[in-house]
Amino acid sequence: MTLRLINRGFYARDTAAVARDLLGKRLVRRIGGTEVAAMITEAEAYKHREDPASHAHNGMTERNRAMFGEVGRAYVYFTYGMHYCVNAVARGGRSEAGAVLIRAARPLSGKDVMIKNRGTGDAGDARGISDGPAKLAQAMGIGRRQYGADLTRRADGLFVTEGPGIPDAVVHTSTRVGISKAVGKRWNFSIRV
DNA sequence: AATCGGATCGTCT
DNA sequence: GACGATCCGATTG
Repeated sequence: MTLRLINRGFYARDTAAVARDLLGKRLVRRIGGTEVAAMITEAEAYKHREDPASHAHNGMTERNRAMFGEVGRAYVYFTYGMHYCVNAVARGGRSEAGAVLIRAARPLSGKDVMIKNRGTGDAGDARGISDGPAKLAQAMGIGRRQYGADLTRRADGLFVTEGPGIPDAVVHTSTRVGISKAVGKRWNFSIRV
């Protein structure tokens, strides 16, 4: 079964809506011959001026410029001196910047590669290898070189494909994780795996 | 089970 | 010069 790529129009909508709809989709990473895939289970939205918690809140800088660029591309950032995290650039209406942080995903294929990429001794539990934004990025071999990767094409080795539809009844809406500003906005979406 | 501190450095003030 | 859109191992209860 060939899984269709998600087209760019999908990302040209309200960032929170995109975060919600990214649940169930497949994040795929092709490294050489092997393909690593995981189903997105948690994602959260970050917007622009109206969102003090967003990297884009204070305007465009060298780091966050992807958030202002073409939707459907990857915004990868480095933080805490040791971690990378992946976002899908998304915004709708007249918004100038926005991205969806992919916080967790359920491993589907290439689990052995993911475990190897992680390096830590969590070989036993297939779930724990990608249940956090930095763990996911590390497991899927995502770093600086994926900054700006086009998620709507296979060419850059990092893309998003169709997945099972997730009914509203199963989606849990919550507050965002790890932030200290705009704490009240409920832009975190997840499904229990 | 819950909490705490250390790791570690790019980015912005 | 301070502080993270985090993770992990150790410690405590």
